[in-house]
Amino acid sequence: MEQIRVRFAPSPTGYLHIGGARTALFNWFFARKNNGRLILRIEDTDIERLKEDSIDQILDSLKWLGINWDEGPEKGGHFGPYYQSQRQDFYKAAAENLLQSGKAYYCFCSEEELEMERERQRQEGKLFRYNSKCRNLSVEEVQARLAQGLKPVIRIKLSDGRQIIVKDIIRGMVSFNFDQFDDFVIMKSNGLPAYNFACVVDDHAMQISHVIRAEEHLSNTPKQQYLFEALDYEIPEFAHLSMILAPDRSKLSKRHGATSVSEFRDMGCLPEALVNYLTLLGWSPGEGHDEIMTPEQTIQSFSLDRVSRTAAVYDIQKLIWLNGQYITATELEKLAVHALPFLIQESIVSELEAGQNRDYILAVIDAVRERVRTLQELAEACRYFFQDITGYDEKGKEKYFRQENVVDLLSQGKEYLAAVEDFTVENTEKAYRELMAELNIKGAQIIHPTRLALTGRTMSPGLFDVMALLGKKRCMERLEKAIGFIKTYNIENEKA
RNA sequence: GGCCCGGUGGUCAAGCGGUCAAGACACGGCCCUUUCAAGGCUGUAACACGGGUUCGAUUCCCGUCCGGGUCACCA
Repeated sequence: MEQIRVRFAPSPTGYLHIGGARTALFNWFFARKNNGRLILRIEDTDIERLKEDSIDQILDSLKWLGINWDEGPEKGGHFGPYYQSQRQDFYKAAAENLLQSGKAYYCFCSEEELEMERERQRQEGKLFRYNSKCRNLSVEEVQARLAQGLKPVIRIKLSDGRQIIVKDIIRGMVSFNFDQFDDFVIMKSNGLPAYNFACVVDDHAMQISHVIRAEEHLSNTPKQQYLFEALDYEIPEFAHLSMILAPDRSKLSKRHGATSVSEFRDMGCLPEALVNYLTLLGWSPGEGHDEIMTPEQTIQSFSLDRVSRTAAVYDIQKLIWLNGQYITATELEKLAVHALPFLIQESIVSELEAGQNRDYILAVIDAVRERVRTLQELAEACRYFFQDITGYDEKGKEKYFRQENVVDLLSQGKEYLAAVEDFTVENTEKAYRELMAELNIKGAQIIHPTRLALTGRTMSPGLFDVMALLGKKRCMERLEKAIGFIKTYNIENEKA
């Protein structure tokens, strides 16, 4: 096999799922690692289940994750079209070929007939298998029914008692016995190909060397392999990735919270973090390697034989932790690009401000980033740098605003700060330290109430970073406001 | 139910006949500290079960149990 060619073949019936994303990722890693090509093919042969903007959504998610394909939608390529709905000629030709050589046949059985047969077999306690009734229709009979306008399906003729051995890179040799299969449909009565058939025809036409896909397809593989043989195509290598399961080990679904790439994005995940997390779910860099990896690093060390065979339960906690790591480590400008939409959406900054007040925004983000784990949290942590404080943390009030001399403390703090000309981190800290020495108190005694006064919260970046960022004017105002608040607050408390 | 794949701490996951059975997340403790994070140190916690094979099995084989997948004119 000269050139490595892999494909990711989503069906546009919804958004991109994390399972699908991981499959796409592994294909991409494998292609890049081996100087191969990643083909994106859209499997849109089920007209009933198509969803309008699903393709765009999937493409967006893929792009957001940083996965770039070499051939496919928006890219083109020599093996197109890349939408199965536009590849009718390929399927027709292949089906015709099978019909000619007697390996496939027209079947006119109606849904109703099939249903009756299914019921009959069920009565006998058997599993339904098509009875191959139309296998031996004569040419005349076929012509006659076609002439009547009947729309047949085309079925592949399966040879009995055969055994097929699928060679899987991840699972080894897997053998299947054919008596469990029946003459399955390769062309539907609406003229469109059935999945297994379209897949084989396209994988061959697109010269796919390795089929890397989810484990749910393993049971389909013998059928496909049979078709490859019937069509006299070379059989590609297979690698079936284990599934990603929900925390209760059941199949992942909406009721398990976020499952689509776009949901993780909206939650405030950084694409690199999601990619890193998904990579670790089913693949490991091996002993002694850091788990935090850029896609480039993963590509360098990626190989299919380190892919796990065990189904993985996804654990959002680790993703969130990883995300926090990325938020602190990502280059500031780049982080801001991802964070800005959250600030805007939360009405913390306006779009206009986002453009004009860039340096300040960057400085604020830099100050809060270390203690947040999602971009949503980051936006929330930025709020009081842009908006007035509307209230004070409940527990904080009890703890810090009820100290007996707190009004005095804050007033003096305010005075000392008032004397600071250049309102920097160093100078504000110096002023406060002097006051502490003067009063002979511990830092915490004045720092906590000040923090609450300035931010409304009990947690924030270092207090003097907050001061410098807020600026003298706002610090003065907030301190004043807090002093006023505390007075009435304590009076009320005494009454109570 | 038939067939297929799988089963190492709560989760991810090293391991590939001989290890005190790594590491990460989560959890507990301690340190640091101006809160919260981060960071450092540290602790609790695992080879599903039963038979073999072997001097020796987490590792190889068989069975049981459990989980998942698949059995469509869905992909």
